[in-house]
Amino acid sequence: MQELFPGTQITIGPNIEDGFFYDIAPQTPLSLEDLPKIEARMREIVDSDAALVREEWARDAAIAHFKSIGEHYKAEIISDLPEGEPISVYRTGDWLDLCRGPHMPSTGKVGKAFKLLKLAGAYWRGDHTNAMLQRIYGTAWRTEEELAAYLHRVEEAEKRDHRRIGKAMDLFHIQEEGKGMIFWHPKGWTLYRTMLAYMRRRIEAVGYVEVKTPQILEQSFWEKSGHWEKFHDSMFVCETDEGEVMAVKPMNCPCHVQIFNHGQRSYRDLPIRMAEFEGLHRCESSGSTHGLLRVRQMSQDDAHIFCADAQIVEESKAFIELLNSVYADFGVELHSVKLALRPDKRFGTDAQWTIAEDQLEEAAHLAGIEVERIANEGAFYGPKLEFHLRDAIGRTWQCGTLQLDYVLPERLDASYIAEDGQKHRPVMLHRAICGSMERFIGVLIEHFAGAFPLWLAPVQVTVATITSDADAYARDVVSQLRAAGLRAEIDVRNEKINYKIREHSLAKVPIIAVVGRKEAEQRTIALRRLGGDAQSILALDDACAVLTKEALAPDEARRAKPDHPA
RNA sequence: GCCGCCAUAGCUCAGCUGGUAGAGCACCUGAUUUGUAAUCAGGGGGUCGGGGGUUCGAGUCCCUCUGGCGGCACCA
Repeated sequence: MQELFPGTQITIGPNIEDGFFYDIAPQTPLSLEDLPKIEARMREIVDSDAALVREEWARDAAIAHFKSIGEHYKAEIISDLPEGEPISVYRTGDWLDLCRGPHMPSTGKVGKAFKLLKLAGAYWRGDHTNAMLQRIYGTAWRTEEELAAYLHRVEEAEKRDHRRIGKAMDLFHIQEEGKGMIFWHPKGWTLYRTMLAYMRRRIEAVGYVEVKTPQILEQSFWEKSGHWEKFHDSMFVCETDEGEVMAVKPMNCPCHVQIFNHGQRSYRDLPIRMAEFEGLHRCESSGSTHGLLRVRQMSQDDAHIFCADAQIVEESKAFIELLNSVYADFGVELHSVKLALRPDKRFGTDAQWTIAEDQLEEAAHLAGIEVERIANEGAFYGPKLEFHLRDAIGRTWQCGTLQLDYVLPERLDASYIAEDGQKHRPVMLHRAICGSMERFIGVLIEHFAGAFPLWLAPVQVTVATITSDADAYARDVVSQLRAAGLRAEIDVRNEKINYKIREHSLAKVPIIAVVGRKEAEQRTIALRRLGGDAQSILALDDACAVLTKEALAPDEARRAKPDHPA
């Protein structure tokens, strides 16, 4: 780098999953065209098989050396190394690099199965108040074959991108005037509604109640809740002609406290599990929106559990079990669970935070879940358990969440009358399983690559005719399938059956029902399932019964079995 | 918000060093009535993301705005 682009400072360059990156500070910004030049020079260095020699330097000498050659970032790293830490410097020819090591004995050992992939910006030490460096991402493998296989994997994963599939399957779109705002098309909205219906059944079955609260409330309301102070940047604010300043709700929690506070609550009422699926708006920064996975307008499968201290662990455990069951029904696998600890910007006392963090961890343990503690990531009102899922290219996204909150009930003066006849504060558990429905659907689209299981598929059956002689019968078939509760469509276009099969297969319709003269005469249909080329011929009535049963959501299927109550 | 890249027909994309837009699919029309992953022929369709500039001339060069992509920061 420093030979090709004199004056470039180098900073850190760790290995990451499937490769590495290097953060550098060039004199003039690099562009994509520079990567091949760098790669070519890398290959020369590998060919030269130069020795990499470890040396230990004294702290002052190392700092002085790197400062003298203009490597201020390296000097800063050394200054911040703890006292007593050995300072290792690797020598390659007359080039010196600060690195903890270990290194291979010589550059030839690296091999040539590597590729520089992309340029990105990255703040020095991850702090946006620092200078922005340029980050070069690359991948490296033992053999050319492994490299090719990796590149192929990435290419395949990109085909599962929910934005690409969403367009191809006509599920949704986003347009310039509504950055981060989803226009759900009929098929996408069908999927959405199907998932909402499922979530409603699951929570109603375990004692939740559902409410609906206002979208826009006055500034004073958000001041009371604390959102105006801690969350103002992310709220959409508007003003009426009469001068009232209003903000669109970014969360339901303060609204739910209003319902809780309406009238007097008894300990006998607790826990109250209050759910809401209304839309939320968050003014996310311009660089952060991302298809369905990070939006500015969404709905959450949101609920707040108001309970007494003694109920926290039990409620938390029950929630985690529900979440596991829901994820299993959707066929997705948890990537990781994180316990996000107190952030700098927070309300509440340290004592409250400590109790809250410990309780969440205990509940996770009881539910048999390993958590990874991450500092400084909690919500301003409480710590949270974050349930992360992976997208097609391996990025992880927080979907489910469980947050323990002592702060909001206090700020908004929520109380109940306990056994002792005194007012007590309830605790709030903020919880969501899908998180944002938009995000969860995005993850699901990538997970299934658009080929949804029957119960989720926006179109479950397409009835395709072979000749126009079968049109009338095909209409009967569709009516009957629809009457049986199936999402069926008809294709009577003047096209060959091959054409129709191909098109509906590419559209990921799980079942194609082919009808020709024979079927019309015998009142049968020939079913062809996505991914197979076998067909089964069934009487129309039988087919309706079979498919209806097959299309049950997992929870409905469990309930339908007499010996297995849901 | 920051760094790099990108924006051409409904979709996917081509258009070399500036000479005034092209393919496939889709759509429409006609023919074909078809048995399990693309029937044939014809036709319509683009102020080349917006604005400004350089030039005799800009899809192509420059500036700027908007949006997208990959990261970083942020993420209740």
